[in-house]
Amino acid sequence: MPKKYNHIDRILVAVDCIIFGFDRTKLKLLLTKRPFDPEKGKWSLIGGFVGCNESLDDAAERVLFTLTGLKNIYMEEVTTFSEVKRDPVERTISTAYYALIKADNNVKLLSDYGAQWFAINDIPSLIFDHSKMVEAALEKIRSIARHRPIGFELLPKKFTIPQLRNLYEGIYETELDKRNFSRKILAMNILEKLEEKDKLNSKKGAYFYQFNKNRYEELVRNGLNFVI
Amino acid sequence: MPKKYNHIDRILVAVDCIIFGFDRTKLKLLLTKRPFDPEKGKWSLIGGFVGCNESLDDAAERVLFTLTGLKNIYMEEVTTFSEVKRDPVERTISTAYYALIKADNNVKLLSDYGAQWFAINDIPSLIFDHSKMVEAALEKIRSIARHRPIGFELLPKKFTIPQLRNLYEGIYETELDKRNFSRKILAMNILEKLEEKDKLNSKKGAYFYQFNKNRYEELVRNGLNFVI
DNA sequence: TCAAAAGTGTTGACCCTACACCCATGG
DNA sequence: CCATGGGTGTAGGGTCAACACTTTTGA
Repeated sequence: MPKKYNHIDRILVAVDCIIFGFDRTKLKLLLTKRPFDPEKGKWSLIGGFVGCNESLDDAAERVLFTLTGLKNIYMEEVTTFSEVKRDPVERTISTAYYALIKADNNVKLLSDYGAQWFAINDIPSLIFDHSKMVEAALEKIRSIARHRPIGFELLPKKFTIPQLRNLYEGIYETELDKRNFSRKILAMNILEKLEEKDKLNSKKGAYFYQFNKNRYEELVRNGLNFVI
Repeated sequence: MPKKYNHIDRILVAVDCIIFGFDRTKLKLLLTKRPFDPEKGKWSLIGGFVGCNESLDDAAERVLFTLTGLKNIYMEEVTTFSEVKRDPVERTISTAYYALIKADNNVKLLSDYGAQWFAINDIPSLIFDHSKMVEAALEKIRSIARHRPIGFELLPKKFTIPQLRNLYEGIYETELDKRNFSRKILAMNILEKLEEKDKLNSKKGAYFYQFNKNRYEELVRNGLNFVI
């Protein structure tokens, strides 16, 4: 496309990814060591610049893929950070995206970029305004997880009710009554009970369930209000 | 600041403002006629490019001020639109902001920029992806207005309960039971009843109230959950 | 005196919370 | 046989929705 808007500033545009994962009982965050100056070696979100021929969504997916090798991951925009001096090198605006990745995908992450998982209540100090981004992303998923079934994105396809409860307890850093929780979630009729049991976490074993997305969408059309 | 990130695309960055106002019973939107080609004369949100020395918030406030002459207006980011071809002239990303302005400020708007108010259920077709922006902004204020007292931003300082109810009815395009509504809002203890009555809209007259923001914030700290 | 909007209370249904015991199994 | 986590039911309180009549007053 030819340039036609004249005498107007053009600006560096970036995305940064807040990558959440869930490990048994804790919500975790994937951080990397910044590979170049300034602040080389400091903990940082993974990010990248947006090219002329990609949207922000495209760029976020590309950045996530570069670190994790994963595609088709649940990602959503959080907000854009645009303070003039947020990046000391050059004026850059950056849009934060959060990503939810399943525990059973975590395979070969830790090798590259010095990436490491941190529990959300134990996050080191981060470069630039990345701590603010993490705060904003946490606030966003906490707000959204109450009203939309995004929690399932953080679990393997087959999960147990206690696992799901642990997840929500991890997200909200609180405890939930197990009877009330399972009644509530099962009453929505969006989980399918499987024959199989998970015998890893208990001797009795807990039944596996899976999320029925089509069912959920149909129920939403009929006025279902997902609330945890 | 010196440029130090090399070989990276720099991009035009803009903001567009979705300006909401409330007129008796309807939620309205302020649109302008685009003053230059392409699409000159078509209905459009008011927008502007972001300069090197201002944040997106700064730019949005500047743009709003240019059209309305108003400052210190309630504005919030909606989301960023970044499809590669969304602006046919040159690749531009644009962050949408919504603004809530009080009816009694509307004075000298209509003179400039061919600006005109439209009821939200009667919006003409807009240039580029501006209709999507309006949709996203509406969704956002509907979602937020349930949990945060932003409605007051759209009303004069002194307002009556029936006016407030009309506002929420306008936002959600629905009808609300007046007994349940006033019980609910008054129970929160965030409104102060004034001596004065509004005699314009009825013969009996309705008492004016005003929003006590300090009170609200104190109650929130003590766990108040604002819900309409 | 009448039209038009303001204001006010009660009841039943439902939902949410709190709470404790038995079950199945591996070791 | 025992320790561990999984699974289930009920009762009481609170909240929400539905509903209709009286009041005020300007014209």
